Amino acid sequence: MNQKGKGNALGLKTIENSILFKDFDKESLLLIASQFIIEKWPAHTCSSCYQLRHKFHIIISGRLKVFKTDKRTGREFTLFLLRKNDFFDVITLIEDCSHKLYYESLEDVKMLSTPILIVRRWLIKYPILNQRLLPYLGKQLLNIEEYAVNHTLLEIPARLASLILKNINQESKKLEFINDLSNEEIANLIGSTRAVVNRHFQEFKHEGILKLGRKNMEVINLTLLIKKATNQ
Amino acid sequence: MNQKGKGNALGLKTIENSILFKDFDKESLLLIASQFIIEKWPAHTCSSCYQLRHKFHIIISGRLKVFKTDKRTGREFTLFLLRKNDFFDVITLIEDCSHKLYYESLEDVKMLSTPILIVRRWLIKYPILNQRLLPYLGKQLLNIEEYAVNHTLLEIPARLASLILKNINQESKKLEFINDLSNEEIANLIGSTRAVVNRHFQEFKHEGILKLGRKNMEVINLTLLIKKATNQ
DNA sequence: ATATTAGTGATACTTAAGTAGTTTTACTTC
DNA sequence: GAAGTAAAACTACTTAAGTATCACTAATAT
Repeated sequence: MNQKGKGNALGLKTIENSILFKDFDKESLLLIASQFIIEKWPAHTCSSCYQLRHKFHIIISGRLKVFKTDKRTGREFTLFLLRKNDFFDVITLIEDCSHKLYYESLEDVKMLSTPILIVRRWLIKYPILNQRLLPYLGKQLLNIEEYAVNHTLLEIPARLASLILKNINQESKKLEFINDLSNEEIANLIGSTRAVVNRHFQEFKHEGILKLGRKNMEVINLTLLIKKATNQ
Repeated sequence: MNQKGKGNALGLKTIENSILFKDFDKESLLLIASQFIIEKWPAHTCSSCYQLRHKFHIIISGRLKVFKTDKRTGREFTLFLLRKNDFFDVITLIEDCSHKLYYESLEDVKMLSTPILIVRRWLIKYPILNQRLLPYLGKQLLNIEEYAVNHTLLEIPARLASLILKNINQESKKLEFINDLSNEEIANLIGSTRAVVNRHFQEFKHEGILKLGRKNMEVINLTLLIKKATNQ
């Protein structure tokens, strides 16, 4: 699962592009990159936060689901879908807290990893890192906040429509990033169940809003979709 | 509503005790305190984020509700209940984002306030402030995250029980901070409605878990309450 | 070519939450 | 002490979400 040495070119490129280390001088970048190793998770690798507690990761490629589960009902709830250039877990970096999360790769995922302790040392050595972390954490906060609000004030069709809208590429107007997920994974993203999500997808289809395929979705009528998201 | 000058002793004390400025040297503390003015909000003062966009506040006393509303249904959703030493809004401090929130004082609230621009300058002048903000933001993230997860995986009785448990003083074992809220405000805290909350409160009462009064609650059976919170 | 599996589509049923409305209680004010 | 008011308690009803189950189909493996 782990790899060292030859991945350094890729590692350096990722470090350079990370919002954390952007604009660092070449020397520091090389030093930082040398402390990371490349980790490869095959599709559907699952890991708990306990196993990862002492490690910090930056994703190079592939999607990583961050989720919680309810043992009693077996239901799953996806908090974040991490992608290229995202890092985790920031919370454990800041303080030792119990953050009972699970991680699962949706496809083959490549990432950089280094011990948390090393990153903590960098936070002292390079104070600007604290400043760089703030907007990232702020965005996460807004994301979760939006989720909580939607969940409280909107019904499933509106939440479903909002999720789709959020993943439409501004230029191409095409749905991406979540368009190839199963109904089950979509349900986890909005905090519902597969059957319910499918029920509303059928409705969307009959209303001419979506075109549905196997692990594939396309938006046909954007105007109607926006109406759905805002309850007409 | 605003006051200057004579509040400086109180202001300085608040600044000293804030996790932001703790351990700053006397001179800096005085300088910082001098930039704040004391603001008093009578009970039930309501304010939108637009009015407060350019100001940063530290609460001295009283509770302040931070909430969102759904114009369509009129339902309200409380994100945070701020108290002494809390500050707001941190997000607008970090970046200019649309954070459509409302604020309402539950009782008379006293707070310090200063323009956001001044705090932004401090963030540059005192880099340690960035480091101090991180754990605060992290805690907020965990709070909202817990809310979102509870909302997805738990039913109302369990959410209600969790809310109560969270506000039991570890030493005195007494319910505090939310014990004097109306059913309506409790409902806003767990993302439900007054009638539903009351229904479950009656159940709790009949099961001997709670003693209910007018704007007053007491926990009678803690063991049963914990069972409720975890679905037996 | 056949078996297996994962994902989707569809039906019927249960239930908790939301909604509306009324009654009762307790506190406040005059 | 009476009147007025706001919170709480209660009742009846509606509905969306969850659950269970089965049938169907495309993709993959044997």
